[in-house]
Amino acid sequence: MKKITIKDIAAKFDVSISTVSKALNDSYEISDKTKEKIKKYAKKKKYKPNFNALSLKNRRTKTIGIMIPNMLNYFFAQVFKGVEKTANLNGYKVITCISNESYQKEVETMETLSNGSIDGFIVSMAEETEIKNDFSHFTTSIEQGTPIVMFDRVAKNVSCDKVIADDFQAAFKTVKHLSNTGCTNIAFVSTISNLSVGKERYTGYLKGLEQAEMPIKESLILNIQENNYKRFEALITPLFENNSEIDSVIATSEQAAIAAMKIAHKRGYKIPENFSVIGFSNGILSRHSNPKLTTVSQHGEIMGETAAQLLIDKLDSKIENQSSNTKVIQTDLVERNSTKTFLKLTK
Amino acid sequence: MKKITIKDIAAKFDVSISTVSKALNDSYEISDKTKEKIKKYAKKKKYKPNFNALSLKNRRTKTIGIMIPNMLNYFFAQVFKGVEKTANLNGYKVITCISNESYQKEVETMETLSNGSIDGFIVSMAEETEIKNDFSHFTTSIEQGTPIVMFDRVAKNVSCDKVIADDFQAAFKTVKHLSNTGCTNIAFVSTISNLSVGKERYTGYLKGLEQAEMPIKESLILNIQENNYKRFEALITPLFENNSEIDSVIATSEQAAIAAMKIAHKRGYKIPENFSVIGFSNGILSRHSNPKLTTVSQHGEIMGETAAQLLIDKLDSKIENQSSNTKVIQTDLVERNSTKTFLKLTK
DNA sequence: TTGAAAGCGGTACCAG
DNA sequence: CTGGTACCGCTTTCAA
Repeated sequence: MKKITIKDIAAKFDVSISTVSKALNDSYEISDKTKEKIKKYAKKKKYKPNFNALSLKNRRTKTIGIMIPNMLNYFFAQVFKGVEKTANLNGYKVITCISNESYQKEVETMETLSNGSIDGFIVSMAEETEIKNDFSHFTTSIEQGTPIVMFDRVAKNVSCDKVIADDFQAAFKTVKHLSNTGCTNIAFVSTISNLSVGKERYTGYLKGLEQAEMPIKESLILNIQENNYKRFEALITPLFENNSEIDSVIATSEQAAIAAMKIAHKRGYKIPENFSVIGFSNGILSRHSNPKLTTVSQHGEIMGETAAQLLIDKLDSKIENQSSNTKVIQTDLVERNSTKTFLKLTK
Repeated sequence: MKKITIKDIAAKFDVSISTVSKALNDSYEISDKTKEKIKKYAKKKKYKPNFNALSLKNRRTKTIGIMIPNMLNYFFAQVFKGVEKTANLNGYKVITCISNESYQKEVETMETLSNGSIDGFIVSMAEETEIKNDFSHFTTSIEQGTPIVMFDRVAKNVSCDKVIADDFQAAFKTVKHLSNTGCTNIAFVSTISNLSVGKERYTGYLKGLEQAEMPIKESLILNIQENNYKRFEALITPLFENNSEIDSVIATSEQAAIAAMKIAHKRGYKIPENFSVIGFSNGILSRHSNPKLTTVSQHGEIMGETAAQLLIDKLDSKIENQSSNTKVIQTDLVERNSTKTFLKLTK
């Protein structure tokens, strides 16, 4: 049973293709009798209007392209889930591309897809792109009429819709929580110091120290440039060796946080009794580590849903909407067992 | 700078569209001079042939649809990575859909995409589909001329290309390894007893016991029907309570394996000194658990690459190829710290 | 109530 | 070497 076209149906009933088209679209121009028999037959034969013909005609594909740095990263997988869900609810398909943190792959992929394959993009920049600071592929796309929504790793100077977490605020709150629970020597370990989100978190940390009236100690701040998680323990260990007073760590990734926990454990600290750890990105590791890790949840799935909705609203609205929205998704501190609980005094 | 069409170029140089088309495709029929100026202009204006027009004309989209149960599952994310990579290398795009283990979503999505959106499918069945045992959406797709490659969770009776792991053999080998390292009371915890891969692993386990001349003890076999990992510890605990002699666990998922480790730990066992654990699916948890988990690697990325290659080969070959291939990807036991090492005697 | 024809953006055959 | 035209599958306007 091969796929059937409108032409086949027309031949079957010896009518014109326009009659069939109208009948299937329930046009008032066609008699009920004709409509009925045509629809019935179409259903029986599982007729579906050809996607490419429709897209060509309508000049829109009802498809969005999503470009993310790495699908093995739980946060991005969550965002993807949100995007896919919202897209589907709105009748959109999703073409997925992984940049693998490569600028070139990102550029090439966007060019390939900018041939009418998709109506708009959802993008989180590759690390390389952010470092290279070259965003012309984004602006070009927008100029050519293909809208973009950026999330998480966004480019400040590109004028488009954006969805971000309140990274500054989140980091600020982690310091506050640690300070509230009695920590006084809070280390900050960043694996993403060259990304803007990393910088936001760093300044949030500094602001938190200030607020808590704690001095900034350079020796408590560590930027890891490597991506190999196997090296994390080795790289973080000096933080402990050089700071006998260290009593807590805020890490920008789960993996780094867990490495810190292991080191603390080895060095005889008790978590959370006399050592606390908070990680960013509420992923799968945090829920299974021992003790379970207190984390900052960025609500990846909601970010994805929001980004998709933003894009679809723009695509579906007839009016040319030039305004650029930035939505900030609130983060939450998910308290587990790597931090002490802070009992707020109820009035 | 809006997108440009062949027509615009033709107007610019006052030639016909066929001339432009031929020039851009480097036809021998066109003079070098004309070719050059047209190509140059096209490049300058970033001309790209419209995707939908091409697809309509060629009756192929160079797009494959991948349908997986859950992107938050590390194994599936790995497979996806392999598919995306291989697809791109071969000039294919990937439309990604998540079934969320739902039969209905799987069916609906496949129907939606079977309108010329994609040239072929790569599928791992939803759990519901496997239980329901209704595969008509797959066979229909194949009959209609849209080929399918299934991976991991495949349907035996659907005749199509398949990529699977040697689950039976893998489970068999885990028992052997545990037996070699001195374990004598090996428990088997399955979270997927109603999936065919789960059954394969179970029979592999039984065969392993037989080979090692160990009795099958019902009390050492546990099937977990829930998906909520938070309940795993509670559900697995009886295994320990009812078997004072238990000295090792083989679990069909990382999460279950880690739950087992935690229980063993709580009950005073030393891993791996007097208790061993092996998990299936070499994911991110195994590498960060404490101790690190010995696992069976299914090489998800390779499975993805293989599946994509199989599909693309079929799509790109002109000849109608009806044969069905099944590729078995060898698994590996990745020894980490939750099992003792077995020193093979070197002759 | 139905049908013819143009057009979406290309390719390719055939004519000149 | 260049141009006209049919066609891919569908929608839509206009005419009958």
